[in-house]
Amino acid sequence: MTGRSRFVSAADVAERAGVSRSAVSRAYTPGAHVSAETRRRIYAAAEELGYRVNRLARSLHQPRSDLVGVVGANLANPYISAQLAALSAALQRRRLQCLLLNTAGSGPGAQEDLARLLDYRVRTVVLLSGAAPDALIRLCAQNGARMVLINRPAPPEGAAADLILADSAEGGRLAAARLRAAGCRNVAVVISASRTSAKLDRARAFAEDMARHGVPVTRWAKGENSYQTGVEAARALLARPGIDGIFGVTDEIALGVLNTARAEMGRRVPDDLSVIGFDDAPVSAWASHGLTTVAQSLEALTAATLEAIDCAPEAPPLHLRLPVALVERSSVALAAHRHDVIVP
Amino acid sequence: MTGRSRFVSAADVAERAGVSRSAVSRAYTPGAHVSAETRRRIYAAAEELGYRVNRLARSLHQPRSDLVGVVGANLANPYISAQLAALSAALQRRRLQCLLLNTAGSGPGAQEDLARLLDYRVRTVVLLSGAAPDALIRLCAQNGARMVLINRPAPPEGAAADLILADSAEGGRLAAARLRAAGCRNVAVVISASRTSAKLDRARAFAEDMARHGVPVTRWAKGENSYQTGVEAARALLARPGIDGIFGVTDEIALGVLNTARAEMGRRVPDDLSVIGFDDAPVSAWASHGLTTVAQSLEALTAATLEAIDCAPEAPPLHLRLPVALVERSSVALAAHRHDVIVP
DNA sequence: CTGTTAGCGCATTCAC
DNA sequence: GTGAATGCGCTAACAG
Repeated sequence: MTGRSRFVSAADVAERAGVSRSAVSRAYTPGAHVSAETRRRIYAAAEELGYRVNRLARSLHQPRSDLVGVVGANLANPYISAQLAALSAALQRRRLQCLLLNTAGSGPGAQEDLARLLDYRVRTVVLLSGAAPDALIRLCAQNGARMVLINRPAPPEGAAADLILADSAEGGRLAAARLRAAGCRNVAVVISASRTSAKLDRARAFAEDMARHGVPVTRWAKGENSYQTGVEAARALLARPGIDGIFGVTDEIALGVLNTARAEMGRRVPDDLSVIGFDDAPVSAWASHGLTTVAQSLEALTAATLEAIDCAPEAPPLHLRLPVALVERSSVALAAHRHDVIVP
Repeated sequence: MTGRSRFVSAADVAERAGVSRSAVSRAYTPGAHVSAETRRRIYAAAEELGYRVNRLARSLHQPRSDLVGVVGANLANPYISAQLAALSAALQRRRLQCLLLNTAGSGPGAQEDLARLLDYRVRTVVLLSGAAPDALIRLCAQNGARMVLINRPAPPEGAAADLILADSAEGGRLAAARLRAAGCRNVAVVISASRTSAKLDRARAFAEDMARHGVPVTRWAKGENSYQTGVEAARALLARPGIDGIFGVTDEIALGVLNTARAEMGRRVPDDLSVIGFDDAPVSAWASHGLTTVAQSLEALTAATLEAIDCAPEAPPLHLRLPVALVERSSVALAAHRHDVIVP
């Protein structure tokens, strides 16, 4: 069709419509002036040829692109996938494009893969999983891209990145208080092995709060952030009697615990064991689970992310702390009755 | 830093390293020859400045880009998210970038949003949800991009698109046979309202096979492809006794049915009611569900998609039919005993 | 092996 | 309002 290239270009359209290339360019530039007749002929020619403005070429002129890099690892995780669904839909509404990077597929070269996002001149890099090495944050700054960290640990120091954090400490305390109210006297917290991120904060706040009230806490920290980790934790922790409450730092983990406790370890939940999670993933509300959990609002998270994305490149970093709330369902005992404890 | 632009360019690096721009370009081009010393100085300068090759500009020269457009609507759906996770990881391994489009966020302008993917000169458009209007398929062809349809209806005719289909008919028959083996004599199939896609084929094959064996089938086709649709179907279908087997054309739907049957409608599954799904989403294997289902292999699906992506633009369209297999779990009764039926 | 030149597709001056 | 010329950042074909 075009002769010289696979793609149809503005020159092709110009020739077809009998106008100059500049006219074509103007016809697709919002602020430009073209006569109605010229525009009509250009659009007609474009339609026939299947012409589309090449945004790759266009972006060479613009100070920043419409590309937003989104980085995740556990894309099949119920909460992460809900996050991604909400974020990508919101980006779509703003006419921003989402360049998705799944670091689970990148092996040891993850750092390099992350950097490669910048090759596409993304205006922002949003991190849903993993950590942000300061080298990468510096790279972003040098290339005029903002970096948004969602429930990630704060960067080393001085490194400028937007921070969006659900209130992990408050969430950990809420979970602890709720289990105590249920009369639990010997609890466990299940974390994955990941040493980064908000998950540690949730666990720490939980443990501290329990310690302050004299309740012993067993820590289980192996595996990745997955359902399977919850399964294995439950098998180990419930092998013998004792534990009467478990906090999974993630709904997915907590659901692994919950299901294994019931199906394999012969526990009645919440009668013998109370289980509580963190996230409020859609699946936690299903009748098969009824997981009591600490909710972080997806809407608030998405709105905050968009706010960060809208920031000018040189604007000072944003630090947003999002509130959390306890969602009561049926995986935690209603009140203390098995131990004759007075709820504070 | 650079003076003229936000981004650091090859010219900046060249100046800093005391070489020409071409040398910089060559240092980053796989097949090119640069002396070790020159390369070292260039890399050093690039490191200091935070230089990265601008792939947007680079792609102006290349016949096709490294961008693959991936289109989905229900990104939070358990199976779709698993699909996306597998696909994006695989793309990552191939050094291909994933441009994600969530059509759920685009409202009525979905068609235009889809077309906008081509503005980025994606080499391939992969459709996970929704339909492919022939106008769009034509547009792809005109722009040298292939279109890959996964479990989508075949395009009108002559329109060239790669088709990757799990064997819906076989799956529907497997589900029917399994329910009959369980002794079901009055069954229902739950479809969403979507008139497109493989879901209809699954339901049709199921219904035909049942009809052939004289088993009446109730059709329930409202709502979208979601858990909630399964919930509402179960409420309606199980309001009075009669139905003893339900086929959900999607695991998510089937799980809505399963959970509602148990928790709200007082049915014991599989004793009073057998439930079977389609997909084999990870969550279906959880102990809380134990959903018997028709599995389409994620690995096979991903491999097939990559095969299509690897095709040259002018290669003839691919038509791949992927086998399905029944995965036995605990949501379907073991054998016919309630009705004294001989299993064929 | 290196630097110079041209051109990718586009937006944006500048004349007319 | 329109067309010709320039430059965005890069690669490739050219000469040295």
